[in-house]
Amino acid sequence: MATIRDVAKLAGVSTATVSRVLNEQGGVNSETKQKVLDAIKKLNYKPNTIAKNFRQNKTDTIIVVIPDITNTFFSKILLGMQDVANANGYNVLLCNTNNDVEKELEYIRFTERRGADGIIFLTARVNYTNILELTKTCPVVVACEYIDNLDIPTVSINNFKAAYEATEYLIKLGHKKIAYINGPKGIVLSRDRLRGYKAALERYGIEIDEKLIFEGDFYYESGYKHAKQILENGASAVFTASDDMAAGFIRYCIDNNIKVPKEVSVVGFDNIKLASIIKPELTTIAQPMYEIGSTAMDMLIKLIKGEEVEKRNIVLEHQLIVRESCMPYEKSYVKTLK
Amino acid sequence: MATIRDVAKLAGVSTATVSRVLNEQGGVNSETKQKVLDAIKKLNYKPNTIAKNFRQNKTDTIIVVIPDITNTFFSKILLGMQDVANANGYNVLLCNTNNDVEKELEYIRFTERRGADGIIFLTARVNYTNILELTKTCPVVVACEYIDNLDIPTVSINNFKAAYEATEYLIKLGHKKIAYINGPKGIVLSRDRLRGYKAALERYGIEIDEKLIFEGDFYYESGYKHAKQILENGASAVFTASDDMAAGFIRYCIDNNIKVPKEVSVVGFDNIKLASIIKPELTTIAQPMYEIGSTAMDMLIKLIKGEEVEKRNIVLEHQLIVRESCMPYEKSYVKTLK
DNA sequence: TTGTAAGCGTTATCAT
DNA sequence: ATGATAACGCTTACAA
Repeated sequence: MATIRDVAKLAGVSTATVSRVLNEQGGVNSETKQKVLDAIKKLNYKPNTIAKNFRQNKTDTIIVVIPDITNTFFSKILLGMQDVANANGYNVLLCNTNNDVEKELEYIRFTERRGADGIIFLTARVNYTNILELTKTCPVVVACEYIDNLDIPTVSINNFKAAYEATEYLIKLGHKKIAYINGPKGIVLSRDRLRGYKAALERYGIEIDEKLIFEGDFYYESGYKHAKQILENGASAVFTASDDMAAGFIRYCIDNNIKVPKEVSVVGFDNIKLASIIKPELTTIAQPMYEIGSTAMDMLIKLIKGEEVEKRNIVLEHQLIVRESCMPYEKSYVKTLK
Repeated sequence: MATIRDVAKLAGVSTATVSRVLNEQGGVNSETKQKVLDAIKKLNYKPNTIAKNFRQNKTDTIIVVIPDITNTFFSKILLGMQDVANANGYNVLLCNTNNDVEKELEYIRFTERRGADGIIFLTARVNYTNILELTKTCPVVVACEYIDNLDIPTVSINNFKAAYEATEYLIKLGHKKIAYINGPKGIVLSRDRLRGYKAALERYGIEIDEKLIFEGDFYYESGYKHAKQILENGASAVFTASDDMAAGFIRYCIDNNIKVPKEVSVVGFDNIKLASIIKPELTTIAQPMYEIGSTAMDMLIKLIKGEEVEKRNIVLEHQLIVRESCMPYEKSYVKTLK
C-alpha cells in the first residue's frame, strides 16, 4: 500500500507538498501539483484515514445510540441526522442497543476512548448520571426526551403536553373510561406521557382508574396483549404511547370482531407510516421525526466545534393528526345499545 | 487528557508495561499491575482508540451500505450483522444511500482509504465493476444478491427460484392473468425475480403479457400506484417483489372496495412484519433475514482475518408462507359472476 | 518481569 | 513555493 512518502519520492517533492495538494490548501505551483497528481495516480495512492484522524485527533464520526433499529420511528429520525452529519463531513456510526442498558454503557465507553467525536442518544435507559459524567469529556445530545435540571442538551417534543392533548381529545369526544398503554417505566418520556394523561383526566374531573393504566414496551405485541384486559375493564377509548401498540390493540379488536372506532376509539403516538397504512387509519400524535434528527445533529456538531449553543433544551412542535380510529362516545356502539 | 505516558510516569513504570496491563497480556507482576491500575484510576485515563487503530492499522469497523434504512427488511438483516460483528469485536458503521449511486461510490472510497476494515453491500445500484475493483484492496461481501461469474462473495436466497415458486403457487390456484410488480431495473435481484416469474408462466404454457408486468421501487406507494392499471388489465392475481408494494396494492383495493382475495389474489416478497399485521394477512416469500445478515458478516470477518472461505456464494433457503391473501381462481368473485 | 526505542502515515510548524 | 522534521499515542520487537 503506497504511502504519502512513496508519492513524494516519485513526484520528487516533499511529503508536505503532497499533503498540501491532497488537502487542496493552495500555495502549490501548478506544475508541482501536476507532478504530485500524476504520482498519486500512478501509485494508485489512497490517503490513510486513520493516520489522518490520529494526527488531527478526531474521527469525523458521530455515534447514534438507538434502542431499536427495526422501529421506523427511529429510522426516520436517523434520516434527519444523517443528512446533517454528512453535510458537515461527519459519518454516523449507528449503534443498536436492543434496549439493553449494558450496551448503552459500552457505547459510552467507546466514545470516551475517542472512538467518536460525539454521541447522540435516542432515548436513554441508562441512569442519567452516566450521561452527565460523559458530558464532561465529550459532546452529548439526548433526543426524544426532555431532561430538565441536569445540564444535558436535549431535543424533543413536549411529551407531557402531547399526551395531555391526546387524552383531552378523547375526553371531548365524550369518553370517560379512557385506558392508557404507557411505554416502559424508567424512561423519562414514559413518565412525562403518563403525567400528561393523568393531568387531562384530572382537569376534566375524571377519576384516575389504575385498572385502566398499563405498562407496555412500545411494541405491537404489547398492544395486542393488553387489549383483552382493557376491553374487559370497560374502556370505551384507548390512548397508547406508540403507534405500534395502537396497531396491536386494533388488531386484537379485528381478531375478536370488535369494531374500531364503533366500539372503541384508539389514539396512537408517533405518526409512523404504519399509522396511515392500517385500517382504520390511526389518529395519533405526530412527532416531527426528521426535524428532531436534524436539530439534534446540528446541536451536537456545534458542541463538537466548540460553538455557542443558544438553547440547550429544544422543544419542537407536535401535532394531533385526526384520522379514522376515534368516534364520539355518544355515537358509539356501546352507547347505542342502551 | 492523560496519555499512556502520564500513567507510566505516575506508576513509575514504562509505557510498555502499561500497555501490557491495558491489553491484559499477562507477564506482569501483580504488584506492578496494581500500581498501573491505580495510576489509571487516579488520572481517569482512557486509552485513545484512534492511536491504537493507527498503530495496528485497523479500525475494527465494518461498513454496511444499506439502500433504505426505513425498510424493516433491511433492519432485520442488520440485526444479524450486528450480533456477529459485535461478538467478534467489530463495530458496524451503517451507511444509508437512499438508493443513490453516488453515495455508494462515496462509501467505497471511504473504505479504500482504510476508514473501515471491510464492507458489505445490501443490494448494489452501482456497476459491479466498481465493487470488483474494490475487492482487490479490501474485503467485500454483497448480501441479498447472487452474482455469478464475477468473483464477488455473496449471501442471498435463490431469487429466481423464489419468484418461480410464488408464481407457480398462483398458477396452481388456477390463475392465468397474473401481474407482476418488479423492483427497479438495474438491480440484479429484480432481474432474477422477473426471470423466475416468466419461467413459471412459460413452464405452464401461459403466455407472457408485458401489459401485466410493472416496474416498481419496492415502496408501498408504488404498489398502490400500479394497482389501477393492473386491475384494469384484468389480472386476477398479483405477485410483487416486496411486501410493501403488496400492502400498497391491497390498500388500493380496500379504498376502491375491491375484495382481497375474493377478487384479486396477492403474493408479496420478504415476509416483513407488516405482512402479518395487515388484513388480509399477506401470503409471501420469507427470506431468512437474520441469517442473511449473520452469514454475510461471518463471511466478511473471515475475509478480513485472511481465513479460508469455503464457499464464496452462499445461497440460503427461502420459504413460501401461505396466509390469507390468495384464493383459488375457481372460487373467486370474478369467476362466480359468470 | 520490565524497559528502551522504533515506527505506524499524516499534518503542521518553522525554515529556507 | 517548498522542504525538513517533530509530533500525535500507542504497540511491539528486542534487550536487559
